[in-house]
Amino acid sequence: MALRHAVLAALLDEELSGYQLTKAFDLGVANFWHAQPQQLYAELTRLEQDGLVTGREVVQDNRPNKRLFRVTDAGLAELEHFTALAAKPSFIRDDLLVKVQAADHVDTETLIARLTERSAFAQAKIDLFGRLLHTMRGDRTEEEFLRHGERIGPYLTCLRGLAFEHGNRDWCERAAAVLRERQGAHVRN
Amino acid sequence: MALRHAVLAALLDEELSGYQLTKAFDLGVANFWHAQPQQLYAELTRLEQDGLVTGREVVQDNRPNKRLFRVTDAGLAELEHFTALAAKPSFIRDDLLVKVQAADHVDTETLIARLTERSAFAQAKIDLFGRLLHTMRGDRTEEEFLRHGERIGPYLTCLRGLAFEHGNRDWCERAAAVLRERQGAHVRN
DNA sequence: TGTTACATGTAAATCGTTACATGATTGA
DNA sequence: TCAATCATGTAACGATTTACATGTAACA
Repeated sequence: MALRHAVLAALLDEELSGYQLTKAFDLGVANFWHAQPQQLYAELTRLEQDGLVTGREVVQDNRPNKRLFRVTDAGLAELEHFTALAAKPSFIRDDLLVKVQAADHVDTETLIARLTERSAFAQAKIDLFGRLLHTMRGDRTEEEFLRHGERIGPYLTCLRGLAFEHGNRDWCERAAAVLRERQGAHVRN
Repeated sequence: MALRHAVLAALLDEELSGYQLTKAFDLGVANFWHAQPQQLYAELTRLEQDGLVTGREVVQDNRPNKRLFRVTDAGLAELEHFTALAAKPSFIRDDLLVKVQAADHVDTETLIARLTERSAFAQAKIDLFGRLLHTMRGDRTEEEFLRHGERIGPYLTCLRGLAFEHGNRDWCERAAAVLRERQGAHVRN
């Protein structure tokens, strides 16, 4: 049950509503956890029942009212406890890799199309993460920020997300290139 | 429902029993999908019911009898169809990243311990994947193998797994180094 | 004699995705 | 007026994990 800890970790920096959390989980938080809005609303309810977060109603004029949540001391203690446990290894589960595993048995054109799509997706995330990192460190260099910054957790996780997407993009390009070359060679023979 | 396609892809090269599949999903196949033995046995049963694989009983003297499965033509067509669909983006869901996200709020020593554990785990997989790749390409160079090898799908997915674990190891080392340096600076102040 | 590997499952619980549902406001 | 954004859910289904269950044979 790590979704609850992901939510707690995401709420450490600021009070957020369920809706804002879903936005966060679409952007930066997606570097370390991914979840649907429905999961987040449900988890917030449970976390509040368990006293790990507290919500306060914020009345708004123009927009629907919302509830902002922040982590309680009990929530912080729960995170501390969670950190002390051995982390489970993180496994890859990727549709695209399944398709590439079958590369020699399925249509090459189709596979190259999938790789190209994924590569573009990865590039978009690379750009996004680059901007996020820049926002976090301001005009400091990365070294300087990591040495003396006040809040480096989100920066470090974003670095992992960036490296992951670099890995995705580079691998997609390489695999597509290999398939294209083999296709060419086959046609010429 | 991509587990079924992962199983089909894993069975492309050789007839395997459920037990052998669980071993494969512990090793190479874990580069593109991860699953528990219970899932695999259940999925094999469903796949056979749906006619996508066929099993044959192999009577053994010393060991319990086993059933070896291979992909049928219908199974191959299903894989082809699956490949034509847009691949879902693959998201990270990682305990360890949740812990690092909370870095500035939890105990640093503990976090460094988790990062060190993960780094060692990643290194072990790097070694394993290096050996697997070498086995697949034999005495050919990688370039040569990828150009003319007869079965490159598993090689390409293993390359992705290798890059992923390199990313894991390098990031863990970096994050641990950053935390250690900040800890040292704090103690001296 | 005890542990590991071989071999295959069932059942319960938890987690995650997809579909459905509602309603206001802002901006094009 | 139509789409997008804000705001929050319920219900059904599918996927995954964990616990329980069984038995033989090889090896140290």
